[in-house]
Amino acid sequence: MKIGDIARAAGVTTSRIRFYERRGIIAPAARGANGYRDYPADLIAILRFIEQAQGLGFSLKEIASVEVAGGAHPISCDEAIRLLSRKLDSVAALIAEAEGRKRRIEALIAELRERRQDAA
Amino acid sequence: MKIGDIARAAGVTTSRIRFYERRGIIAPAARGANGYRDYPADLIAILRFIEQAQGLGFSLKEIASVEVAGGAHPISCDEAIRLLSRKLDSVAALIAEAEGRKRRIEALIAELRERRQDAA
DNA sequence: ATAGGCTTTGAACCTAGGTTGAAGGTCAAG
DNA sequence: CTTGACCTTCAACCTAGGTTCAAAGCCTAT
Repeated sequence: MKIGDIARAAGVTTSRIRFYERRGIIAPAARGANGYRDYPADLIAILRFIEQAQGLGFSLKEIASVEVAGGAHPISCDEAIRLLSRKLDSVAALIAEAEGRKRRIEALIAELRERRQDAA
Repeated sequence: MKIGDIARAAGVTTSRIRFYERRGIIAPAARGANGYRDYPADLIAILRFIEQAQGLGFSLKEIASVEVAGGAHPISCDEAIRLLSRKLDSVAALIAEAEGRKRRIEALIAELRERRQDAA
């Protein structure tokens, strides 16, 4: 499949696919006689996987390391659980931090409301 | 006060102060005969305010707009409440999104654990 | 044969919030 | 008068994840 076909099928831009290839997130494509990239249809699923992983909070660097590991031998179930657990921790930390901010903002608003009451 | 004095007092780098000036987050400094920046001590409090606001999740752009408004007439209590409320909403949205990610990750982990059980 | 739609490459641009470095001017102490 | 600690400017660099552009080549239909 040509890059445009893959892009349409996966719902991503062609420039993004080339970008992924440059960055080593996906394997370099085979080339036709005219120099055009020629991708296996499997790439569509891989691109969807990347989007999913991004949606869970994985960076392209993290995704790339899994993909590279997948090149030699696919990632084990245990390994996947380990990666997901670590990400779970970092997401939990993010939530905790955001909740701290939320509480501080709420406290400030309450304080300002009171001050407004005092002035009235 | 010279830029280094301000920087030490506020706990920021001098390059950061110059950067803020370039970006219009703080007012351009008066200059001494030698060309050195000469800041009023008030800047220390302003720099601390900026750090606080950043800690609450405000971007420099947002902070700048408040500061600019503060140049003409200081921000009103009502206005502050309005800005904080909007930020509260966006922080709440961030938390909701992160919690969604957290749940999806947890679901995936559970699924993988089960699959591992089946294999055993 | 030519128009339009695809592809190629490389390089520059974008946001955010700075940091780092080079090349030079200034000031106070010893 | 020299050393060291300041200060000045401008410009480039950094992460992250791409997008956009320019100049060129290729392919298919009319």
